[in-house]
Amino acid sequence: MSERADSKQQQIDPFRQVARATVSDTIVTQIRGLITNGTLKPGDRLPSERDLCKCFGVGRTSVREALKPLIAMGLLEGRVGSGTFVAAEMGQFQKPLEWGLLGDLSGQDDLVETRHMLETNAAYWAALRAGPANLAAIEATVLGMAENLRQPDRFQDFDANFHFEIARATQNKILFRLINVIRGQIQTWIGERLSLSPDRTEALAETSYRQHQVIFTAIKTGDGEAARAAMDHHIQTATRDLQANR
Amino acid sequence: MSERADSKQQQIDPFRQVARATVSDTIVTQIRGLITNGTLKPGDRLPSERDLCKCFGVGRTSVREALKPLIAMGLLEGRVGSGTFVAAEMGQFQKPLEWGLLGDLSGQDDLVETRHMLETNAAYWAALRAGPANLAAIEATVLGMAENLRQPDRFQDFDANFHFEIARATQNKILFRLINVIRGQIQTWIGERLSLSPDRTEALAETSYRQHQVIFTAIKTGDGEAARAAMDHHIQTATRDLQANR
DNA sequence: CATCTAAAATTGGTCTGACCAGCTGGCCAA
DNA sequence: TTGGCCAGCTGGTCAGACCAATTTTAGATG
Repeated sequence: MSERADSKQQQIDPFRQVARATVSDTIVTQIRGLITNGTLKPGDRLPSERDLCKCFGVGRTSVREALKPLIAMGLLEGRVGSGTFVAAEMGQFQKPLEWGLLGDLSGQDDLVETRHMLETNAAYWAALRAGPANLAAIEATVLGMAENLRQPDRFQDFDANFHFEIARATQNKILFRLINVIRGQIQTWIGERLSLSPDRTEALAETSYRQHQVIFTAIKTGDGEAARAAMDHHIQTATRDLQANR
Repeated sequence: MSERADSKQQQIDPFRQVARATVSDTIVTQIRGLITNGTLKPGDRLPSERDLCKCFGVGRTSVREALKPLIAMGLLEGRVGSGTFVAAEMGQFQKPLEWGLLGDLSGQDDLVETRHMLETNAAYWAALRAGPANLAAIEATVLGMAENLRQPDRFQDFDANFHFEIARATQNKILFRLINVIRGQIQTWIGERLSLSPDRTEALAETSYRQHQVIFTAIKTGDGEAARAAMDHHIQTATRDLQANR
């Protein structure tokens, strides 16, 4: 920590050290700002690198070195021959979060445990804060599940959206993002497991649907603790089912 | 969501789409591997960019474009005239996590709420899983606090380490990283508040210290629920004190 | 010989210009 | 209308050069 302090130890004297922001970092900040403040919306195409050079008045190297991290962060997406595009909002920061949270991680025990913690709390907060729009969105996913009990793929989509909408209903952006990234990671795993035993899938869907209903009711009622308990039960069941398959 | 499905809609047919790995991405993966598998340890210096070019047999552009994201992720640190170094472990992925979790976020309500959730659960798991080494580390921070009740700076260091060690004791890497990044973000805020009213600081330290003791005792006893409750109380108190200052 | 200083070598950051491979869109022939 | 072709654009890569900060070396100084 000392060397860290040293590097931060800038001149406080009248002759303050100029914050030597590198050119590319400056551009990163600018573009990132344009994205977060909505000037650039998901799907939008950025000017070509060569045009950006003229805009910013810098070399192409700097532009490219600015785009690279943004691409790595999942904010942008480069397509050869076509251009650079703003990534879908859902994917933004997904990659760095995955890197940061999962990085080298091998097992999914931590993942399951963290998910459990996040989702139960999310259910709690959603029950306390969900607005009419949130409730409608959640209910829609529940209905969607009911109509697709025999179509695992579609059912799973609605299942995922159910948790997605609950996370959104918490009105807590951090929680929202966390749940999404962790769920995204678990999703692939779920897909694998389910495809292994398609016969059991229907029974699982039945159970899952009923549990989702309970959760939704609790949230609609505004009963935080009930929602938390219902979600707890649901996640535990789901996890057990999945782990039983391995 | 539809456009997302479209973009993902890759050929499942026998004519699967080739994953065109770019040169720089390959290098990113390699270097990242060297870091995570321990070949490159924090503080280590990488070969100069020009040397890496020869090693990988690619142009300097590619090397630099590979290093850029790693630097942005906080895995590496570039120092002009000196070289590129592997960042301290604590800082790794810190930046992308901050970006991803906090990004544009303005207020800290979400932050406080998320922290509360994470820390209470961390206390719970720590109580169930802390090994002798963990307990010793936690106890050391408690003792450190006791000896520095009048030195806010040092006290705060031990305070931070207390929570740090608890997070580590959960044995859950994801939880560990999450707590660190969120705490790091809150830390600056804590610093500001405390410096505003140095007079009250001592009284706060007194209270804080006692609460930490209670938490530690619960963890040592292995009483998860007690640890959770104690942490809950502590965080709520601390948050209230801080918010009262604004 | 120890010490301070100035030059030389090294390093990351930036610029330029060039080439490649993939995509786009329009044109033309079948 | 269909299919193929070609020109032009785009991101990806490379090479060589220069800059500014830093480290190292060599020299001058005491």
